[in-house]
Amino acid sequence: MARAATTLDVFNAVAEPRRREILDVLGDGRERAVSEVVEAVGMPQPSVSKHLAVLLKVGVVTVTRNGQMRMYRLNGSNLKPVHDWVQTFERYWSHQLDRIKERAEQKMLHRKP
Amino acid sequence: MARAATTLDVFNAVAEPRRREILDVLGDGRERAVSEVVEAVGMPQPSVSKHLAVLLKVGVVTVTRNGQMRMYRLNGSNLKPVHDWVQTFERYWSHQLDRIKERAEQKMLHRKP
DNA sequence: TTGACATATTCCCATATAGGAATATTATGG
DNA sequence: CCATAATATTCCTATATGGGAATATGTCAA
Repeated sequence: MARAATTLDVFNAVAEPRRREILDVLGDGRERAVSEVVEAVGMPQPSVSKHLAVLLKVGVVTVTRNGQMRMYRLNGSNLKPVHDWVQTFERYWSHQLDRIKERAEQKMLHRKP
Repeated sequence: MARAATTLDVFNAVAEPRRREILDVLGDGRERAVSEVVEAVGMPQPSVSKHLAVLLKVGVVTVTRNGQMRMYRLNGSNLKPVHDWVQTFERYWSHQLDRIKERAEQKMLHRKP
């Protein structure tokens, strides 16, 4: 089988650096016309439209028509699965923060039921 | 151009569900032989070896030889870039947690310098 | 050395891009 | 209705898979 489609889930969608760049532009939560995104990221308009289409399919952005413009807005909550998954490994880089919590987890793991 | 290589960066590497599954198995930080991973995820051995090779290339796991076995261990800190990026959007799903922090950020954004 | 076990690698193939260029679609103003 | 602006879509191509099967490599034990 070939590689999975980028429109399959959020993980694949945000694996593209350009799409993360677009999401960063929309990161403030304000809606933007495609032309504004094009201006911000410096990519060809068709590319931006295609990337936005992918992001739309996985639900990370929403669209609204406004005249001849289409306003895209970040739907950040759909990035939560990525956050939740990677959060599982947080103890590997935040050693100084939550020692207590980690030790509690270790205690649970090593417990004999 | 074609799609970027999965070995290019961590984002691409973890876009594969099977590889995330493998990382989940290694999530407790203990080293495992390939055969143990195979046993845990129920995938063919060659597939596991290939996926581990990808994870190794992007530095998310490390290997140690132990006799005829190769012990793989999670190197979780290399997942931090993913965490850091997605963390940017945290306010979109943790509305109930850090209202104060968010309001402070909004205040900074709307400030006239 | 030989056999058995643990892993990695190679081959082959169907598939899904992502980029560039050109074009189609849709809406607005006059 | 027509020209223009804003977006989306289509075509084409080079490329990188990921899975399955088969095989190679490496290591230990007797």
